[in-house]
Amino acid sequence: MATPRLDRPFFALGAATLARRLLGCVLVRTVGGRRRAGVIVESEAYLGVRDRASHAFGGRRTPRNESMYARPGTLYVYFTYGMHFCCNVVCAAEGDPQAVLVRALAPLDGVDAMRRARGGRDGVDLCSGPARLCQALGIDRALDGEDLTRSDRVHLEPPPPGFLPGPVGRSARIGVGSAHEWATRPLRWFLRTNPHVSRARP
DNA sequence: TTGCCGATTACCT
DNA sequence: GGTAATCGGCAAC
Repeated sequence: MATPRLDRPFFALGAATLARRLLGCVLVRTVGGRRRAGVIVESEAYLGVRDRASHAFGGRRTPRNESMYARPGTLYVYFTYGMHFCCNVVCAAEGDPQAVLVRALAPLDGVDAMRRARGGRDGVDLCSGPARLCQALGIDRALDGEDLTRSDRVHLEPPPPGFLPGPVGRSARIGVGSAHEWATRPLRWFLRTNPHVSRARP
């Protein structure tokens, strides 16, 4: 029986809708035949050309953010602060650069490998933050542009059977700066009772 | 070509 | 709570 995975139509949604629907889904990275996976417990929507906080604001298109313009279901990985990677799920329609930032995971499979990748850190320090989860899963520039619906290196799966998400919280996005109205819009979603969410609920 | 600062994290006081 | 680490994109000179 084939591994279930989220397919193209699932990703052909606006970023706000997809950000909410990705909560509880499982991000899976396969490294050397071994599976590392975690349940998405926190996400943020970036609405594309009209969103001042988006890398694609105003239609900006460069080699860095080219993946945002690809088909829905593409992985967009960017490098920031000179040392960190963050990963996004591209959505909406091809050419409309909307994406969902994956901000935190509850570790599920391959925890030992994640611990090693994170320099021995464990528990809530393993995957609670966009750069932390990329380090734990081994996601970097080499996976930018990967097709999540076909890749044998990274994909997404529906929530595990029996998974109980609990109440969903919403807030402003984190780290986007406060100079404009887009900074205060509630485009972050998280599972309220999950300890792996990246910071205290505002 | 220079300079500023970022969708962050870890470590210090 | 404050800030250094460390690179690349982009606006301004």
